[in-house]
Amino acid sequence: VSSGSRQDEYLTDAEIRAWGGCLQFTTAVLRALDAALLAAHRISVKEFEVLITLFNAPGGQLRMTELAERVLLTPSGVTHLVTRLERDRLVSRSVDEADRRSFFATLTRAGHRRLRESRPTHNEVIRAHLTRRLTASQLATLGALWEALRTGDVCGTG
Amino acid sequence: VSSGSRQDEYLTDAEIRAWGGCLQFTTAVLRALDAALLAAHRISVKEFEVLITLFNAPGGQLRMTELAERVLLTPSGVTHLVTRLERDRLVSRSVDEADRRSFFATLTRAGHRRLRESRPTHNEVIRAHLTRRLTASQLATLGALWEALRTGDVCGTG
DNA sequence: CAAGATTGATGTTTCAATCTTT
DNA sequence: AAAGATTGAAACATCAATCTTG
Repeated sequence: VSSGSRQDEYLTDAEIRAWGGCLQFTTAVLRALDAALLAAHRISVKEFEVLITLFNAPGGQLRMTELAERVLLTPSGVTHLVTRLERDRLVSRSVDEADRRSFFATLTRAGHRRLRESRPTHNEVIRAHLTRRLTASQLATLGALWEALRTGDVCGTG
Repeated sequence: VSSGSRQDEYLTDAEIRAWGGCLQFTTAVLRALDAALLAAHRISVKEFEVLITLFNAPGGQLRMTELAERVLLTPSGVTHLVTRLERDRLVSRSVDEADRRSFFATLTRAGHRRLRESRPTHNEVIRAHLTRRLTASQLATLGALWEALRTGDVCGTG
């Protein structure tokens, strides 16, 4: 039971800096996004993410499961969220006639409008927290690191 | 009202890669941490964060406000969380006699034990998701980027 | 029975209002 | 009045169980 090595017990300083920084930064940005979007456009980050994800999807619509994966929610989480968005008339549901088990979430005209209005607010927060604090090269490096983490590649810092 | 420039409307690809990757990675790791800690030690990530934060504090204790800042919760959020941890006997509360408005959260003996038990699980998830997927140099670069973001410095990619 | 989605209950976090101490 | 902390209510996400279609 007590076969703990020093490596099990303690993360290295490098690991702490990498993960701790990630957690702090992400949380701070999410809070700022939420506050800004809520104050200016009565919309949460998650709601914004749904709108923009649908906007970027072909035809402005996506199956619930697909949507859930892209906005990082569980199936039931996305059901509840879409229900709220439907209540606010920003999104509508419709059956997929090809496979009646599936439902599409579709961006309404009001949803398009709300997205257009809130997008500058969203982008400004990202720029204030990320873009303006890094050089173009650093920004690219950060993006490359996420790519490396996704694929599990081990390579230069390009 | 409609003075939106292209820059306001759309993030660049580099910005999307940097922020989107950050959000996805952080969410995935938090989910994995929560699942692993809950399954093996009946403790959530947030609870783990409180325990380790107290452990790293001088005397194993911290004022509620300080704790809230470090574990990224609002004051009331930390109050509720500490209440739960106190119910589970992992943490205890005590007044700061020097300033009776303040309360200390202190790691109990059981809290120390639970932390010791769960720490390897936590570290293993971090290593699986982060350390093993990057070179030492990439890991250091990532840490340096968070540091640059904190300070607002603009400099080389270190 | 499996896949897609939903439902209701549970647990957690936040906000606004409040209480106590300085 | 301000700082530290708490309270209760509301918002949100998750889980397990369920419903429907394939």
